[in-house]
Amino acid sequence: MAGHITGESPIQREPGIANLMSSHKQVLAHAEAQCADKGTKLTQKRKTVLQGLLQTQQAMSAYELADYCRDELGESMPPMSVYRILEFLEGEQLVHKLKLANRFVACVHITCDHKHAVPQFLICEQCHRVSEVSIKESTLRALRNNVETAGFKLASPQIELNCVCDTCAVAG
Amino acid sequence: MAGHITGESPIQREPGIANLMSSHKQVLAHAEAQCADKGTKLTQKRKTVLQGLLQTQQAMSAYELADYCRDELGESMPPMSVYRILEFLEGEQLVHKLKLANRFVACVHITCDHKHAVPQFLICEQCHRVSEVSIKESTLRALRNNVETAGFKLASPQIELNCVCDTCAVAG
DNA sequence: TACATAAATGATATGATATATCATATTTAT
DNA sequence: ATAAATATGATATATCATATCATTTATGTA
Ligand SMILES: [Zn+2]
Ligand SMILES: [Zn+2]
Ligand SMILES: [Zn+2]
Ligand SMILES: [Zn+2]
Repeated sequence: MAGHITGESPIQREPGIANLMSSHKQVLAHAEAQCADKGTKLTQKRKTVLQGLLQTQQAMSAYELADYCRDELGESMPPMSVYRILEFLEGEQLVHKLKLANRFVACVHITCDHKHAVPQFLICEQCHRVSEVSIKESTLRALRNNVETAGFKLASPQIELNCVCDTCAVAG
Repeated sequence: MAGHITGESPIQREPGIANLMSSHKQVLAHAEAQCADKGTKLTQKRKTVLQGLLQTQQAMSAYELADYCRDELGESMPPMSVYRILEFLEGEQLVHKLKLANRFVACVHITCDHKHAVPQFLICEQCHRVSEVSIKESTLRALRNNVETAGFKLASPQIELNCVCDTCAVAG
């Protein structure tokens, strides 16, 4: 197998690649500082994995990320290490796991100061582009109501929605 | 391995087991008639798989269902057949696939006449009990708004929420 | 520095969910 | 009776994930 990334979900590179790169540097620096504050360490490997997610701008599987880090970022990266590292990054809220897609994305709020709100993820079924938005309080409350009426409690208020992004909608 | 069903998610049997069985018969009959109307066939195997989902009252993986059909319903059932049959049953809206849990449930509306509404699934992380409820139009509209503002379109308005059921909440 | 300890990473095995493909059996139509 | 379509069986393989033990690297203390 040539790689885990198929023709159907190409890794997108936006035009202003140089700008993106430097913006990623800032995000990584912020993430590193954030870890230092908490007494954890954003090691080289961890930084590379996060960088992979930032650069691809897509929801990536652990195996896809392993390939990407090796092939594009020149850092040997066994899949099992990627899983461990993603677990760490999730704990630091630098990365989110999308259960609907069995994939991972970089948090869009890394450089923000505000507390992380309840995230809502819009996942393009076709290209795995992801938009991380915040649920309106009123909407969340309505959902919570539904849930408790049915005799359940929300375990994780993270909501993930199967979508098609506008680009893919136009193309397909 | 002894089976796919672990101690943590035992198959629940409610007290009025005889009543449930007869009610399942009715559901199966209704499902069969519904298929006949559409020119499809609810074969013996398909009926058995659906029966398994009705009896266990839980979200089941294809492999768990294969075991259950063989061990409890006396119908040899290779996992690959289960996948095919589940795909058929999904198409008939007799079964829903929960992507969040990688499991399948029987639709609760099989005996209803009304058109199937947008389903919302509350999934107990601990015991896999599932409640299929309907989203309020206003809530759905609010979500849709969020989605389209972000440049996405809802591909499937099915919403699945990670929950804990009251029984497990009390126990745990 | 030298050593002990803890943290991070590497490597291997295995489990769990899912798809693809071809063979066989059953049903339906002619 | 035969052909075609449908349903099922069987095998291989892809994909996502966890468990475990070995090795390396970083950190703290004598
Ligand atoms: Zn985030
Ligand atoms: Zn897309
Ligand atoms: Zn339903
Ligand atoms: Zn429960």
